[in-house]
Amino acid sequence: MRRRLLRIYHRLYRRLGPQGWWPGRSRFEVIVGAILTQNTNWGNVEKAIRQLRGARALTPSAMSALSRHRLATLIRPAGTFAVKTRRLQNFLAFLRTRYGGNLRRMFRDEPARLRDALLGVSGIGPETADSILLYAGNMPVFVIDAYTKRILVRHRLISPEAAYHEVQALFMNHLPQDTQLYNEYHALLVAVGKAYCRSTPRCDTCPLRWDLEGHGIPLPRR
DNA sequence: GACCAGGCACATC
DNA sequence: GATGTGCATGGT
Repeated sequence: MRRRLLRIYHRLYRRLGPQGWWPGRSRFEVIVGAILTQNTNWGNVEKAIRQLRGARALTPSAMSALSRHRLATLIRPAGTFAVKTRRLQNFLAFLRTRYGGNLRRMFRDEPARLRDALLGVSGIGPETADSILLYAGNMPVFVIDAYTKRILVRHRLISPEAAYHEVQALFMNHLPQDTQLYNEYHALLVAVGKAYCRSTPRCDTCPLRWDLEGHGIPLPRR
């Protein structure tokens, strides 16, 4: 499995090159982006982030000083803005009470402890928590998203019913604990998903060259 | 005008 | 515990 996962990775990397994730100028901006991108096109998130930057609101203290209405107005282009305003403020309150508002202190915490803590924040689920750990905290945690899962299902590496932690374990149990590898691998999977996985069941131009009829690996038995 | 996007919480059964 | 639904904008 390790060889297979690494082969997929190298194939993607050769074809698509380094993805430069996460596109953000600071750790806080990465965290904000991780919350804003929930079920949302990245282009819309960029608009919201630009507005936040224009308002000089891209630090925990500056954002904390904004009224709910003001914050909502700034992030509006990212969609579901009422929900996301609450989620951002939930995170800020969490950062303040648990780590004195200090991101450096937060990331000094153990990855597993921090993950549990983040999952306790309303609005931060597994993918958002892991994105924060990996892309803002440089911690070796593999992020699973809809593209990743879809691609693995197509390759018959997991069953369609596999839970988040099972998909994550597939990567983390078979690959070295390497932050840079996890960073690039997930970004490449999203890139290939966006570019090649629209709606067709097979895609001959895909760098992965999957073939549902051909060389599929049997689904794991449940 | 439908459909989708780098999810998540909550209601209901 | 599984399944369904609201959230809301902007691009295709």
